[in-house]
Amino acid sequence: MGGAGPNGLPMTDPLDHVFAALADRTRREILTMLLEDDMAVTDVAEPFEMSLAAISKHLGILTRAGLISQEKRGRVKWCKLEPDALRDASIWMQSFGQFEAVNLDAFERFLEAEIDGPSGGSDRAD
Amino acid sequence: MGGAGPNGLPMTDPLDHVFAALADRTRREILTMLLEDDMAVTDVAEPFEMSLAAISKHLGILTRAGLISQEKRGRVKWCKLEPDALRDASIWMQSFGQFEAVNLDAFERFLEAEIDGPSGGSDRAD
DNA sequence: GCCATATTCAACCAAACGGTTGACGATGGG
DNA sequence: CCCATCGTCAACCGTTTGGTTGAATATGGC
Repeated sequence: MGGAGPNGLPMTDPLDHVFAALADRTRREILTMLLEDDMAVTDVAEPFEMSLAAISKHLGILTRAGLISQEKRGRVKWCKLEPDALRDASIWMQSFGQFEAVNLDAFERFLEAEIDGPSGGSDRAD
Repeated sequence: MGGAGPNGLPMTDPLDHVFAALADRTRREILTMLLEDDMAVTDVAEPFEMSLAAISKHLGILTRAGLISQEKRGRVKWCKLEPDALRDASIWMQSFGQFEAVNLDAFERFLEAEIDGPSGGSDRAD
């Protein structure tokens, strides 16, 4: 698969794709939209002022990075957030993580409260 | 440079620079090296198989992203890791890692409290 | 003062990026 | 069957990226 560089390390790290995908505001906004719900390509494109083809390319980049998945049902292609790839990148970043400022314990407590809490949560429109 | 887009949002988010800087294996390796110790430019360049000028450019990109700082002492320029910029990106990513269909308003309140809170606000060294 | 060292600058290059447009293949509805 | 809709493909364009080289600019040692 991936060729190996002189160090024995792969020449293209999956992190390359993840971070490169995140380095664009449009794509980050798309991810934020998909956080709320799965969406069709056309609906993803709607709020943006660029062509459908451009959004299609962005979605391809996000897919290649593993940040989303796309499933075609009928003539509609549904886009779905895939948080696992982000988790890998997040883990990489935490190795730098002095993170004095952010209290990760508090963050985890917050997450648990949110997920267990308010409305039992997942009412996805499938 | 920082014009405003049609949404009133800035056209170039600081996160653009951070993620773009991280999207290159060489730069990630440089950050890893700096994790252990501050280093001079020449020493940073030594293990790589590219020119010193190329490394100098990479360091410029990392500096522009706020991921490192450079201080010239004598004729040597010392490079130092700046974890704060990474913290912001990490916080952004965490919103995707663990959330399913969670209350984003509460998440934003959490972030504001965390960022404004513990150390009297974000004092970025630009 | 002179020379070696440390780092950047400037010009150049190929490749990738982000966007456009227009044509094209699927698919589903009346 | 016909046609509108969904989405991608292909070609093109200007800009950015990641690298090279060679010259230039500090700075420090002797």
